[in-house]
Amino acid sequence: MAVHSLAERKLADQDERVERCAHRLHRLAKPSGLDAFTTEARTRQFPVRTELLSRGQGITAVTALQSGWAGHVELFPDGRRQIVHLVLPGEIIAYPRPGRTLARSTVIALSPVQVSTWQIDDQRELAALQLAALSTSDAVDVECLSNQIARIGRRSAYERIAHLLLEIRERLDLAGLPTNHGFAMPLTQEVLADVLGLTNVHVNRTLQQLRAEGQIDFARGLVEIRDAETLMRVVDYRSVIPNKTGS
Amino acid sequence: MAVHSLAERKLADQDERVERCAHRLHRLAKPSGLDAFTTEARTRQFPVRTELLSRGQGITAVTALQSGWAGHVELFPDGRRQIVHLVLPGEIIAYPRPGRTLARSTVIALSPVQVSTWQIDDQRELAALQLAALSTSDAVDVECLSNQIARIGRRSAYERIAHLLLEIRERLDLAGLPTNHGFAMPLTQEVLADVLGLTNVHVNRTLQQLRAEGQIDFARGLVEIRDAETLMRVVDYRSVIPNKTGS
DNA sequence: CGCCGTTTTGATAGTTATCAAATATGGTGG
DNA sequence: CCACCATATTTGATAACTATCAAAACGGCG
Repeated sequence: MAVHSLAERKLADQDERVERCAHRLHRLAKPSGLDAFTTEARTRQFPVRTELLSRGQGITAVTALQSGWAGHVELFPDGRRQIVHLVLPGEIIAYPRPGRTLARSTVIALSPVQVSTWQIDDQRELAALQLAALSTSDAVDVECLSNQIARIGRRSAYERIAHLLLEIRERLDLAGLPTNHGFAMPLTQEVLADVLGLTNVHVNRTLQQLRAEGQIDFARGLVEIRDAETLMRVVDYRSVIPNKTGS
Repeated sequence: MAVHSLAERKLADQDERVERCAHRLHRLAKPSGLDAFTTEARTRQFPVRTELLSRGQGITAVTALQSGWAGHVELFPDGRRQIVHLVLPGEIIAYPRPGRTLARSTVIALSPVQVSTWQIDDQRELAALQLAALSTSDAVDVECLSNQIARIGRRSAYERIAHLLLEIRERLDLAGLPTNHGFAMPLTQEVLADVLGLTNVHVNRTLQQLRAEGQIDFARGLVEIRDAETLMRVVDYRSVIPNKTGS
């Protein structure tokens, strides 16, 4: 129970911080001289498993994740599913692009979430915003997708998990959330499995191995990577941040 | 030998067609009112295995693949490699983006290639171009990456191969190359394996199975999908073309 | 004809999935 | 505060899939 409330506090802490630095969108917009961008945001809450965006649905607003975790998911007719891309607090879920206003994938809440939307009607403003904040978001996304492919395609279960945790850590960092003393990860092992292309059983066993080896500390939604530098070397992790080739 | 020259002819045919419809860049630019875009292209040839772009290298020009196949590749210290993204004739290899001028990944020629570059110095022209042609290219890329993740993450070797072939077929189609009676695919089974996250041996065996079942006809660099519609249903294939939710 | 890279085959090992059940956990209402 | 529920984690036994290693067959090319 003590441990549990720690995770809770950690999560709340994260939320607060994302809140505090206004929003990632603003953080990114500012250095690009987009201070003028002040459209009012609308923020709503959704419980876990809510479909935040449906494939084929029209996208009319810039949509970002204030708190909680979400994921772009691919569903197979036979029940298999692959979480193609995780969306972390402070990251963009989707935004309208010229010529592609329909959502290409379904996004679901992997934990209770808070979603903000900005209705931007002025096309010029949207274009400016895209060039500034959103294109960076795109870049990180593409980087994450590439990472994900190399991870699933050529890494062992052990490496996949370690590598993913390192990436999550870096992305939370990027959003301004502190990760030095562990971070909250509100994903079940089953969800983790759907991200990594493994089964929940195998994720469980591999996680145990990582724990046994002292690489990570993972329980009750709290993750701590013992020696990130070393682990990064072990699984050949490269930064996902644009214009950083990653050592 | 007769069969061989057929593949050769097929490839040549493809090249000619890409050439003929000017270039994909122009094809995409035109409907967007970018006819004015007439910067001179510089085209060069490279043998197979050439590194067309190196991670960390500066990107100064819009670079596209005129003919031949290339791939974004991720190399592991221990020799493993993953081809993250295939680049087909008529597709964009890379282009300079505001704030991200360094190549995030290495691109190599998977067959002899012809590469065109457009040096675009006017920032405004580049921005317009991006909004028009390049953003579509980006959209398809992201779609392909997502496809690739679901493919590698949750599909069997059999499904992966079939699914990839269907995607390649669609992308060649998109570039204006005819695929009704098969298409040339200048990839060795080993390269295919590095795309699909499998071993060359397993690719070989699975390919044999697909042939035995009459699903595909694959030999000497020529691929023919017998009944694409059916196969698409079997492996749950969805279009990678923007604003087409794919049934 | 002989060389070299690619495809194919065989035998075997290793990793990951599957299925089923037991245990633990957090939340809830009495 | 406890019993109970639903969900999540863990364990065990076994099967399936894919990798590994080595060698043979094939095909194009000089």
